[in-house]
Amino acid sequence: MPSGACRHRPVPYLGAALKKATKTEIPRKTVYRLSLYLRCLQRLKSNQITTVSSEALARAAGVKPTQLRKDLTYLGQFGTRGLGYDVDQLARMITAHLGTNRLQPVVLVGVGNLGSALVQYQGFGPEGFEIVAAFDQDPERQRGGELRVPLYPMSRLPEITSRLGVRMAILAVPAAAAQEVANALVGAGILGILNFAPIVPAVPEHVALSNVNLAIELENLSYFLQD
Amino acid sequence: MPSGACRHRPVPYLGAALKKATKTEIPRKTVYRLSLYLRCLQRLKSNQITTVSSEALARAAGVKPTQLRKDLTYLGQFGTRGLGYDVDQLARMITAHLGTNRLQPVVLVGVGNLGSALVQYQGFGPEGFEIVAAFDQDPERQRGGELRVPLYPMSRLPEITSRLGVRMAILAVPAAAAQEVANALVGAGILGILNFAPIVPAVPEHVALSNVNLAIELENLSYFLQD
DNA sequence: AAATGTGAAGTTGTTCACAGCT
DNA sequence: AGCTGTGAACAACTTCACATTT
Repeated sequence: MPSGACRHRPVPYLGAALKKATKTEIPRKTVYRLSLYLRCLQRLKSNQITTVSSEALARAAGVKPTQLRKDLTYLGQFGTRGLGYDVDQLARMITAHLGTNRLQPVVLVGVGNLGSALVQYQGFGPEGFEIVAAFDQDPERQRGGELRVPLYPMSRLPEITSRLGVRMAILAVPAAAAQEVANALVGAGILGILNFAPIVPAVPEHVALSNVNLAIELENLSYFLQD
Repeated sequence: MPSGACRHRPVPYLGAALKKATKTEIPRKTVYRLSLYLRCLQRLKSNQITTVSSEALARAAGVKPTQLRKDLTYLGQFGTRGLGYDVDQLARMITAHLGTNRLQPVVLVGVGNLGSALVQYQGFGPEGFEIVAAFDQDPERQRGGELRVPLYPMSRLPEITSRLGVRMAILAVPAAAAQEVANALVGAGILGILNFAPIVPAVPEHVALSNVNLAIELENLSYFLQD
């Protein structure tokens, strides 16, 4: 859900996605949860906890123990029966599979309220991502404080993303501009877009798209309230 | 997910959830997509378009036509074969089922960077939600501009939520405070929490929880980039 | 005893293929 | 002809039950 919500592009069923099927494809949802486990492991590590059971880790991540264990089998076997998992080893194993050792540079487009907050947000620095540049239609517009990163006009998008080797972008523009900006991102060679605009932009097959729509998250939540 | 993230609480399989099974339960994911369709319909309406085919609407929502049609069957039949759907009628039908006619009041806790941006964000006003109050540990802290809504200290949470009949909350505090604040929300009678903190707080069975985790969304996206 | 690992069973979600209106 | 509606087939995902290891 969001993450929410939010959701992914429709994927063809037994898609060409599995191309060569090298390392027994990890299910999509498992990949998502692995990130979650990793985050919990990091907290455990910083609390000097070295060993954890599937039950404890599952509770921290908000999933069931059997699901956690099933998820981990896609990476191999690291647990010690009767004991649990080595926190540090498991964290390294997940990191290796998710491929987030290398720090991924990200650009953000649309420096309004939400965009500014996202730039300021320290949440993903430690997780291997860094917003390295921001773009806006009107870079001169007055904003609250100092931005952490250089702010450029849209026209410089292709030049700068290619120079910095950026492959992912955060889209935080109003609905009316979203499709146009998405096109510009694709044109600049961006391969993954995290979209906060309240419409779903159309993008070509080869571009990954995740949508986070706050209104939909709330609406969805309200549906599941029990009266 | 939500894109966020984000995601939902683990639900027991053939759960007590279906209690009385009154109106042939709508699948969870369908509920989510209905919100999406609704948004697209509203755009069509504001463009004076009165009729739409499943194919066109599906493309706008980023899903496949068959899925859209299947989703709509849970609400009944409104299409005209050979023609398509009446935009206005379909929008009203979805709204009726999602139950977002009534304007839902929402509170926000944690008025930092992200929290301020969310309060300012106009995105969900038109969709039937309204942030009616904000809470923060330190309400005196200096913030960029004027907030749109009254800002209270945490201690007044129970009083104000019960007075305004608030059932949903947005949680935008740092990880370290998230569990404690979640407890306070539950104690104040909140039934649905949209969580932006980078940990998953534990909440009792009867409280609905949606998580939006920006770092996880990015990580997930990066996994699905093709190299 | 305490925990992991996993095949099999069960559940949910998606797509197909085509029947049925207009 | 064109488009919706839907049972049935298919695929993905989750949980169970229990064998297995420490």
